[in-house]
Amino acid sequence: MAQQEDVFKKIVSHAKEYGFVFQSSEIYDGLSAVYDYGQNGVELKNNIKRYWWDAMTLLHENIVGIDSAIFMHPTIWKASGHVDAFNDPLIDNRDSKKRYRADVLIEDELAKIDEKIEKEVAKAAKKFGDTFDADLFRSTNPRVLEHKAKRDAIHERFAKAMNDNNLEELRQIIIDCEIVDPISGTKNWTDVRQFNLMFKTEMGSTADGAMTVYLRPETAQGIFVNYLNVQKTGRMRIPFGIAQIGKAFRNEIVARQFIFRMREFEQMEMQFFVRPGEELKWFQQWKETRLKWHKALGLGDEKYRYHDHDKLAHYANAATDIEFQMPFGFKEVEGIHSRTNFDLSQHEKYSGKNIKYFDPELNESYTPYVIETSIGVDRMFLSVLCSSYEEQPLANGETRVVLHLPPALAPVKCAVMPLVRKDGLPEKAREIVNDLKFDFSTHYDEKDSIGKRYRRQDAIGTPFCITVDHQTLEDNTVTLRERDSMEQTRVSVDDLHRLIHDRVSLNSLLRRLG
RNA sequence: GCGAAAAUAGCUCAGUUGGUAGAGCACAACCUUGCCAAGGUUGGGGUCGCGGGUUCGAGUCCCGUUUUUCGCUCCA
Repeated sequence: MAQQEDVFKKIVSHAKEYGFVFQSSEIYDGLSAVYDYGQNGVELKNNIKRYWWDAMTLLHENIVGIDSAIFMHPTIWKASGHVDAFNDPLIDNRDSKKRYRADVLIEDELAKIDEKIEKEVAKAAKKFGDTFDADLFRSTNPRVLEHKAKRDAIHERFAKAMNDNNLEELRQIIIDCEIVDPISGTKNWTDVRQFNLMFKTEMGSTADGAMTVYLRPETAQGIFVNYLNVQKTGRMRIPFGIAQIGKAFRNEIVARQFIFRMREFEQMEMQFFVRPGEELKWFQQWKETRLKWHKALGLGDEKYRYHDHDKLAHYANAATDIEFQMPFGFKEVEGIHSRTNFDLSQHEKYSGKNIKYFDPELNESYTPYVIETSIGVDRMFLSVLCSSYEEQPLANGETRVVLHLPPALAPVKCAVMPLVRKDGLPEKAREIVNDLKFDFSTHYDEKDSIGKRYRRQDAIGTPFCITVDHQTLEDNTVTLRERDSMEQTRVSVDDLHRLIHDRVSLNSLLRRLG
């Protein structure tokens, strides 16, 4: 494990050194858990997005894309449950270093008092036998009444504090109730703090007319609120899907592990609308389809596994993650959720609009069920980077650092280099670049020895290097060097386009998906 | 957010009890160079993360702060 983390450190350094990922605002000491993509990173990321987008929209005639705004009506987040679920009052115990939800601690305490009351009742029932009147006992027994009074008093304070969002009062209740940490057994509590996981800003330039809006914590809702627009204008019939790629924002309490968990991140989501009752069949199908998409990249089938959820979110009736083996363990890259009709029903309720789908085959209206596939672009990027990175020992005793990126995803497809910088070789190499550049991202490099130039391309994962030598001037052939095997073949300049295209095009990848 | 550790050139790091900021690689120019990180000459690049303090003097000691890593914690 320690060795694995060592490798991860090297990958992070490599990502910076070769222009893949930089920390945000680095010259101002950086901004926590925010990263920028560099000149090579943006190309790799764009290629990943293109692979996903084409796999969704080109290969499925019943899936179309949209691009919804990051700002949305704030009520959307009420309807989705994010306003409530993303606002927890938390408190830490200084001795055990554990964190708890303050409201849960108090609720547990209330439950404990209820238990005490029930114990009294049970004890009395045993004592008095058949003649025992539980209700009478509850309303008259002094010990029970004492418990009840205490319980009601706490409950009243608690309800008021929650309603007023009074964090000091919540802490005071915890202290007054003498609630102890179940692990350390102490009452050494910090202040109660509110953790708001949604970023807020204001829309409207005058203070009094401003409306609080949120930066979306997920892209899915932009699809749900538009599903009927797309269905009607695109004449879509269920089952159909809507795909979207876009930024989402979460004010994570702890954001770590490089680009694995960031505060600003990018999602690729597809919401698939199906008939009620057919959702689990489609869930199963998308589970398989999505894994196939991952495996087609050739990063290694053994690096993937499903992780089925036992504990489901409030909206889901089935959920699984596709996990990828990162240097720091198997981690979620994609989530596939059967979201039922929860979101659409909520939007119907909160908006007051009828957003039911009319099914012409069944001749009836219903709220569709939804299967969601949601993949983190940045996590996908990280999984590709980590599994491609290799420090490869060579026959001559040296080591080369090479990124075995899937050729279709590589930021640079080929590099053209004159063997020496004289005798007209640079000019000939430029000619070749000027032909290839219209179809492939092509580098030209004449600096340093040829070996060093190969290494530079290996480090950013360029699949092909084309070397121009004196023979090129005579018979118009070059050497084509392949990244992974380092093998060179002599080919005609006229064949370059075809040879490279066969290996680096997205098309070749998509065809594996059928 | 708590605890621990770290931060010196683009990268990897050295820097002695506190006494003039260094190396290798990388980068730029020129020369040399026929296929896997070759050699030579020259050059650019650092207020040692940031802000205070102690001191005649701080990269080094103290305090605060920011960022990163690890462990907890959280994770729709």
